[in-house]
Amino acid sequence: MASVKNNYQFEDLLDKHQLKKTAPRLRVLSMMYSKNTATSQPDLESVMNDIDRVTLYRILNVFEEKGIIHKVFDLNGTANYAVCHSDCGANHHHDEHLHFNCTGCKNVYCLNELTLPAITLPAGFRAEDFTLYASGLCPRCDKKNPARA
Amino acid sequence: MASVKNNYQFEDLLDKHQLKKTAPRLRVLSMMYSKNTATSQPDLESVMNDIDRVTLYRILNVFEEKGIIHKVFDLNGTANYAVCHSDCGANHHHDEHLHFNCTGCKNVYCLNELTLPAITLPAGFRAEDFTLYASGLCPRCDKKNPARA
DNA sequence: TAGTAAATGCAACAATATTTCATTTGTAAA
DNA sequence: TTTACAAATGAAATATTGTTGCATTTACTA
Ligand SMILES: [Mn+2]
Ligand SMILES: [Mn+2]
Ligand SMILES: [Zn+2]
Ligand SMILES: [Zn+2]
Repeated sequence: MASVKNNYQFEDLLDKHQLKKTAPRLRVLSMMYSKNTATSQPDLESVMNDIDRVTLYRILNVFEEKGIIHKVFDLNGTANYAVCHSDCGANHHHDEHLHFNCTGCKNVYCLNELTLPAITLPAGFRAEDFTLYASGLCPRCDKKNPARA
Repeated sequence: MASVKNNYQFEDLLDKHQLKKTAPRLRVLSMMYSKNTATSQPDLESVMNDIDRVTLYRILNVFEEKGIIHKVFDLNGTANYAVCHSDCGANHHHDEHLHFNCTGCKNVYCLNELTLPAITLPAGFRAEDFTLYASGLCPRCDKKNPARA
């Protein structure tokens, strides 16, 4: 999980990226940094229902451009957003980690600690980025699963 | 690529899955089996523009349920559909291959020949399925790329 | 404390996907 | 071959997700 931050640190973060410190932006940062999973666009929209939908989209887009968060689609094609862990910057994302999609709680986990093994592509293909997806049960849901081995 | 098939083989395929042999279904099969890349929902819709949109969605859904095709989301979150290569059946997909998203031609390639290396998940996570995504340039687009190393 | 660029809010629109129901069609049985 | 029925399609309405244009407000600078 991204380390929990306080409001002053969020303001510094916005400063660092030359973004104005506004209430909607601080609330989005606060919500996303307080979780250890990605947040879906529908969830964001319902929690932030007093912020205009368009504003929310613009905040998410600018945060993604700046390298503060990254977007990941879950198994249903729904957009999810998560805090960037490492050295992501404007136009320089390095989010080559595993995204675990729990079929129980539907949460998307960014497993940053897991390094991807080297992949050899068929001749001719030149890859720039990799992302590994897995689906199954997260620790919490696996414990609750009655039919487990 | 899935082996090219003729119309009689498509009819047999529908028979095998207890699906009625209708013109829209045969056209979708014919289109998808003739390509070595996935087909996006917008592409399908524009090519099959005389088939009702809802019918198209229903055909794609039932083909996916039967294990004839699988759905994959590209970098933009757009749904793409590709023929299943191996032993997929109703409720039993085994499409654990690499999906290569070309940033040039935007095509999605199913690289079935590439076997995924074993992945060890953090303790507690129980994975059922894996999918690896890569983005970059496909052989065709890489050849056309002037700025290549 | 102004002045200004940035950010927000709102309305309209576009694209994707689902639900409901009437009509048509493929298939199996008579 | 004809009939009967379930399956499949078509059409309209609705829902969800995302974008564009423009007026208004706000945060920061000077
Ligand atoms: Mn992630
Ligand atoms: Mn595939
Ligand atoms: Zn879970
Ligand atoms: Zn290409």
